[in-house]
Amino acid sequence: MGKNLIRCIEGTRDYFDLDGARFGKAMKAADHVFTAYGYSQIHTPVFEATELFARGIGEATDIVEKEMYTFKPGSDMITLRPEGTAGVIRAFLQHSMHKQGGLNKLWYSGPMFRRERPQKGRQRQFHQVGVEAVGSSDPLLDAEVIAMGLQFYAAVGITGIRTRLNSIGCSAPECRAKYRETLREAIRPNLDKFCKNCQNRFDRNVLRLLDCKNPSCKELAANLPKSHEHVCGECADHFGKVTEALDAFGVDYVIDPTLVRGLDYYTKTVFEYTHSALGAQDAIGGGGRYDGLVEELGGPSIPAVGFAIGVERVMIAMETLGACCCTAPLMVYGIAAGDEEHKAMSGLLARLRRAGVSCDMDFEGKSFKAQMRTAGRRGALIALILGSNELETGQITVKDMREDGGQSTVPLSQMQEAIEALVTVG
RNA sequence: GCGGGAGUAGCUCAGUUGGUUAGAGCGUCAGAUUGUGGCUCUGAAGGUCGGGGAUUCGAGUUCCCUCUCUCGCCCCA
Repeated sequence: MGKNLIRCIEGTRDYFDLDGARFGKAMKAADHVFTAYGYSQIHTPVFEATELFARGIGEATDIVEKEMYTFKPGSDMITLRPEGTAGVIRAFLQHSMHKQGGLNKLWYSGPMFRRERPQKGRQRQFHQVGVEAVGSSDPLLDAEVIAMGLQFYAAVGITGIRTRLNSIGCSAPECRAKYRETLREAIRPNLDKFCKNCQNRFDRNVLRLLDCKNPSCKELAANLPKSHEHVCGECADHFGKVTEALDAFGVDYVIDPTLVRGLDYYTKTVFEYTHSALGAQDAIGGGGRYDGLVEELGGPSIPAVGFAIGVERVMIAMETLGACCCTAPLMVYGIAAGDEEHKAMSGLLARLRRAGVSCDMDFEGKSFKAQMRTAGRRGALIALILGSNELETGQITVKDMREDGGQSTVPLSQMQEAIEALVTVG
């Protein structure tokens, strides 16, 4: 450590052992759950034209203003994706997916990059699994997406997720724009009572005053007009249908008028999943409807809903809940008494592996005893012992490594049966 | 970008008011009868005390700088 070793970049991490297993479990759960809802997988590039994010996420957002990794290797401006939705929609349009059929359900996973100060649950390279359902404005779809996210958390063993829900309206003049005005009017008399930050945001982005974490601002915000009660008739109707569907699904949620979210593209439904294990950043996933994004990126007007889940935050919750998985156990460890046996053993293991039995052996020239010890430490269910006795008579010793297991020496032709007998019984 | 805390063996940490060859537990490796693990015992390896500079006869210990980690602010996953 004292040497001039090269370390990973600030805010990035290596995952191995239990972390590797947790990460893998999250990926498997995503595949399993999202597939069950009819989503297919999409992988888009990690970098895209800078303009895509500027237009998609919004020029005035923190992400675009100060958190993007942007490069100019040649004449093009490219940036490492800070979120997944923009890239998916870009791909959707580039391949004219909307012309091939109605609703497209896509899910993705992969690294995202944001140049923020690292802290608990926040890194500069982090991972998300996310879904985008493009091509329907059905409120039932919003509800399905929300329920699916909860099913994902359940699949990785996370309990205690809190779902917050709100509607922030649409781009119609009598909807969000009008709500903004009523909000400003309600705030104006008391503006000096809000924190500095909020006063600055009053003109630029009033909605942000709603989710300020400053306690006194929070108190003031509680009495302000609520967005889901001031959106236009269509949005109000949509929101009502979403909550109705969630109730029918038996989904537990809270309507939170202060839920705003930081990306510009959201319309109507917004939601966030939070968990108490996470510390200051308690959002473990979030999403909403974005009916204007496809058009904003140069396509036709196509509605969509989606969410993104932070894999690292999922891993933190898994760890604190003890929902972690153990690494898969090794079934067989091969122990060889000498050079000839060592060679023969590698052939035997190759056969077993083709039959789907996980096995390993020593490659460091360890003593017989040390090989036994390794077999025990590795948690192998069975030790296969091959010494000169066995080699001469064409046999193999199969030893049950569990507490009071025995061992038996059988002809090589019966090795597999002997192993299977122990594994299936156990 | 701005604050608080921390950096001593692979891991978790001790290290007294600055004083000889920097310690423990766990882990690793090797032994304890010839080919049998887990328990026990014995031994070994492994640290320019994050890096650089300053003060001092002498610094893991004091001071400054820097890097990184960590927790917050901001914002988000």
